[in-house]
Amino acid sequence: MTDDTPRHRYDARLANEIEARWQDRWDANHTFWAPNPEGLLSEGAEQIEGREPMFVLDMFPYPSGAGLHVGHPLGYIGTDVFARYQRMNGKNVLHAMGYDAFGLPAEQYAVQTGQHPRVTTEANIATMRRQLRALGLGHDSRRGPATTDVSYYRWTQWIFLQIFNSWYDYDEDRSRPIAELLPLLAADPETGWDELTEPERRELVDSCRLAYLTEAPVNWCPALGTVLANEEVTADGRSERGNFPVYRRPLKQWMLRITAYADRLLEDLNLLDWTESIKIMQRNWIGRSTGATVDFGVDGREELISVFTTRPDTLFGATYMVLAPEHPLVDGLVPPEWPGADIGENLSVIPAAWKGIFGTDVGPAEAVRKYREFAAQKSELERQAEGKDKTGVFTGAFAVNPVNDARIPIFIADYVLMGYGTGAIMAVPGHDERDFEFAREFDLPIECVITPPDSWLTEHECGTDAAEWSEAFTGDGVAMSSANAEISLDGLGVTDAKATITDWLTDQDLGEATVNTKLRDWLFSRQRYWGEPFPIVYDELDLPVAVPDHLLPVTLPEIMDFEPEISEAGDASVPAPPLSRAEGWGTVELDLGAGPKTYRRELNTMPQWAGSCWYYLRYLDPTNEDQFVSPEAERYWMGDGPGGVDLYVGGVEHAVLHLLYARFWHKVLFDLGHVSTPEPFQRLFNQGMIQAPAYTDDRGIYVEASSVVERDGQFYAGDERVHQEFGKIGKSLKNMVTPDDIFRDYGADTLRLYEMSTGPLDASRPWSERDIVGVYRFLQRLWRNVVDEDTGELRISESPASDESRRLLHRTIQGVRVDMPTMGFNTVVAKLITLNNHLTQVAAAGGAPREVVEPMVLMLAPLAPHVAEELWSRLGHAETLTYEDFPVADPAWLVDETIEVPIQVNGKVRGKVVVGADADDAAIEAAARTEVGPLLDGVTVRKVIVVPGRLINFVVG
RNA sequence: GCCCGGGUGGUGGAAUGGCAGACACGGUGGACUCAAAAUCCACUGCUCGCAAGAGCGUGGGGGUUCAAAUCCCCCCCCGGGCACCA
Repeated sequence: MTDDTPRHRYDARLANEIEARWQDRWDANHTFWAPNPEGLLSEGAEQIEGREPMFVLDMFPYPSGAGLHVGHPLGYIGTDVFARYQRMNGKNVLHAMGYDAFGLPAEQYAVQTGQHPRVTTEANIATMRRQLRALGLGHDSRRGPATTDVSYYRWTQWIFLQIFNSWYDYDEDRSRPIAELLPLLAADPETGWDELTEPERRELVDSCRLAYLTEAPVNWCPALGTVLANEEVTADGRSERGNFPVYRRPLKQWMLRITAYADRLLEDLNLLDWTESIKIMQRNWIGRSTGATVDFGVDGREELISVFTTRPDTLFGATYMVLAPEHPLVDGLVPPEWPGADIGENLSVIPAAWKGIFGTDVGPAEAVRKYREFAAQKSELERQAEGKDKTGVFTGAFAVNPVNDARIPIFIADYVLMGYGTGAIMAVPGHDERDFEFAREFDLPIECVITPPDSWLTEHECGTDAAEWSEAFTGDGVAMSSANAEISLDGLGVTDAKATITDWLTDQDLGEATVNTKLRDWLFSRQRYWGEPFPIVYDELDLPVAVPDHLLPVTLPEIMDFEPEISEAGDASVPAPPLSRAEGWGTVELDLGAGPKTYRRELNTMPQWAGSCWYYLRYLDPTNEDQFVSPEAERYWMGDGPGGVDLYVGGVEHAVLHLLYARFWHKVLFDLGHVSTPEPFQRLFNQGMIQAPAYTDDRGIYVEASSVVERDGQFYAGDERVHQEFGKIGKSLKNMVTPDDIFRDYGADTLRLYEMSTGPLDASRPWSERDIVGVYRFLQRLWRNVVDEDTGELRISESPASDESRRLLHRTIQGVRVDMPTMGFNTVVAKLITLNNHLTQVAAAGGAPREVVEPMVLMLAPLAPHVAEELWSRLGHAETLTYEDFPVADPAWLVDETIEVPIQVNGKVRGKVVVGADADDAAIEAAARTEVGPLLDGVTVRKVIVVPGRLINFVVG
């Protein structure tokens, strides 16, 4: 900056001055306080008379140590523009920002820096608050709790207790208070209630709760010292956070019964205004499939083995059965010796391969034991690496197919998972790829019971003898070879055959129609320090007891040694949670109705997702000490549609984690009457990611991006040539760009405008600092059109605008009003620049007319609020423009007097003609013929197509 | 392997059946200036051409239509999700 820069030029210095001033003024005047209609936070409620409530929400951030980078605010700016636009359209807009401050990210940062998580968390929140304030986001500052606030997590604990004290009534398809279950259990003859001891009764009740303790194989991450939910483990068996290996091991843990809600979580997606891709991801995660369970007998024994299949129509083609290695019935099945012959038409001796891969001289019990050991020791990663190679071992036992009494061998194999269905399958190798591969590996018979279409048979050069097939036929076809004395499927299509056989199985009491989901219950405990303590204690029977509401919160004890207990990969010892080290905290004397007794506290903590499951509800009534949210505030803001939040913006990475968990909690709260809508988020919008250039040297090591210079299209760090790529902004790629740098060089309004202008909000885009000057110049030109750079005086014209200016203005208003609600902010910016470019011409010729300047400033306000406020103020308005009416287009100025019509010949543009806007088809054709006359000479015009107002096309032959 | 999303100038992108490339960056030329910066003006998809103009052009190939970036079929490439879920 040199001395001769005009004093009143809109540069970074002036922008910063304006921005700080308006941010202070907004704070002082409570400009963005959104009043509740009554109760707490209802100050100013008289002003919202006649204004509709609108709730605009961002996925709240983790307060990370590094502060914000320029990628973070993309969505926050988007919601702010939307919210400000809605305020100018008369809505009472609630927009606020809290902090998701418990959990692994905050804790890992604390562990790394050796500071207490509360210290680092509070410092990080302070940094982020400062950065967000500097962006000029119009948040209601009273409504931004951190999940770590005791006054907040008190209610997280309260909601957990609501879940704990509920059960799912499958008849009514909703959750109900556990108190309503007791009389039902007592009256149910099957429970044998009268004979049960008190502890037995409690265990029965506990097993029905939505939050329950169970010992099950869980995802154990030794490097993080904690268990993880299925959703937190990546496909290759690693922790989503930190990318550490995860192992399966049995541990007693808290689970939440999200599976009870599977159907409603699936069904209610249809009510929501979400992108189809997110809905599909949730549907896939829930993984609902319909089919049947079928009970198979075991040869020579009493017990039945249930299998789940989605293809009951292929039941006649089952040639063997497979149980998961962990299946509880396996031990009872295994005979002392391998069976003799009689194991199938073609087999008189058991093939060696059936006895497993550990030698043929062992008995079945030993072969099974070795295989189970082999399967259990495989990590998730190894299972992935082995892909589809099928392994397994024969148990020595045979099942009996209920439809044809076929005696089929029972295997165990790790391609059957204990956690899905019944943990057992009937194998139909003719019509299932996996079963086909296994059958080929173990020389098991393959039969065709669904006739493939001729095209398939031709393509595979085979007939209906499945023994000669090269792969299973899994498509639709007509059933064959599927009949017994009572029932025949032959000739039926797949759908009919499924229905027929399912009905028959049901009648015979051999099976029933069944629905299965991939979704598992939510593993809800963590062996970590930085989370909400469970409001649970254990009594002398070691059974869980809820801490009563009036004793909440159960505060997290301040301890110095908060690090998780990291263990070796193979270590099977039960990890001691950090809270076990809190002196004097683990046991507590309470009077829970039976007199003072000593109780042992639950030492695990809740996962990070707990706090983020309901924060949007706390925004509505953040200071309420008696309720998590008052019913009045909840009804006012969440409304009575299917979902409450009018617009929810966040990253796609939460598609199945946060969004599924939050929907689940919301539905529980809905069932219990605490919220009024079945869904939390009506409209969901996923913003894209900003990627910044990163540079690697020849060894592939990242070099600090800020040190790289470009010369002749090549990139250099010092003298060394480096390679450019684009990736996620952050420390790991050494390409950090902070908003503070951009504020300093251009101002917050320029950053806002830049991020909104570079593409559609849902698209990822590269960060390109070079391009920022485009929108910076736009603001400078607009400023110059209104304010004299040398004197600071207004230089606008008070004369009426020209017709041309008016037409452009109203077309712009019209276009902006179309783009704003759909978050098309990039085209809004383009339209405003176009209008301003016009104003620049007009200004040079005698001043930009106030008539155009004022609406221009109002339209800019949602995007660049500080400079808009400043200009609005200089134009003579005393009040903030936050609640000014957004300009409305006058239809009279949307029609032109004349229009230019392109003339096509055979679809190619050959000329243009200007006609009156009201010209009819004949007039346009006449004018067009005159214009392109020579081109039509000597050819036959076969057809003339006139699209009114758009174009004319001559079809010649 | 299955399921989504995407592929348009040197760059970010606009146009969702009707003038491809709005707007911006970058580039070229000019004005202003002692000079530079800033600002303002003009040009800027590719090829041929002095020009007028012509041809080509939205990943590739085919189709529907008076007219296709846009709709349909096949293929290629990039990004994301799921992955032995019976």
